[in-house]
Amino acid sequence: MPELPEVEITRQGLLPLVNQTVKNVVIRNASMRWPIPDHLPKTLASKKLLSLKRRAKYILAQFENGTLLLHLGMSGRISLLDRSYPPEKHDHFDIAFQDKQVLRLTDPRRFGAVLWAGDDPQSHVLLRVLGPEPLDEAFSGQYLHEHIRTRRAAIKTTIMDGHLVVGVGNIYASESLFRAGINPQLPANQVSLAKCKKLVATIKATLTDALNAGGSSLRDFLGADGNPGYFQQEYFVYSRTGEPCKVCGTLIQNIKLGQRSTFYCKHCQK
DNA sequence: AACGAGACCTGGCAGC
DNA sequence: TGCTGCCAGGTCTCGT
Repeated sequence: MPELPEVEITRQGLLPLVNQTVKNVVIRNASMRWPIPDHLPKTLASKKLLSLKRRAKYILAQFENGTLLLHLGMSGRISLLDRSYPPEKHDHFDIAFQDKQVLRLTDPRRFGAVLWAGDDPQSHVLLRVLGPEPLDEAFSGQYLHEHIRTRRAAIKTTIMDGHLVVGVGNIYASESLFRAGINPQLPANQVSLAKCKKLVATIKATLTDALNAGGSSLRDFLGADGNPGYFQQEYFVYSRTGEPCKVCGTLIQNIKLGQRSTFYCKHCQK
């Protein structure tokens, strides 16, 4: 599920936990992308959750004595449940709070992560190398143009590089490039400043649209059977191979770039 | 510095 | 019904 909007929606859904105190932590399967630290039950016991922030696709849960990093990988989900709700097969990690609510991490593929970052999480090795947030002013057409001058790889692959800009996943990369009228295969260093400005604007608009659509389905998303309503939203190109372009009717193409499925309209995107 | 391939996993689905 | 192969929203690591 998780691209940036899903992660942000998840974070917002967890906000009721802020200012609550941990009762206990359960690690059912520590084998995630990196092992879940086995000291967490001891470290977090009786600690208050002070804030929930986000950086890229990481959720930063700040406690009195340090910050927990949560990442959902490809298939992860975090639910807010009553403590009495029984864990299922892929429920690997719980933080139970004193008011009977549980933060529960579910992740069939276990590409996600639960990491302890201590103080100053922004300097954590995984976070300090990240590019700007896509919705920040720092991510501008000028910025993009300047930083892709030396990049010969396809523009689609390049905008998915978290060192350049974070939060542009496989769905929204294809969608943003369609909206900008840019062929995803175009070498990044051939994208003009004008096109970079256009692309930055469409990335921001695409992510903002998804956020707005997701916000309205927040309750369902975090429910026990969570399935975000907006996931059924109509995409322009993603997953529409062989279907007509919604603008010109040309059939949508599916190609591989950087081993990832890429969707585009060869008439609208030059 | 930058690139592409491989790696980590499980589940769902199409086709036989 | 069962098997096989392929696909999936992420991103780090490694060899070139």
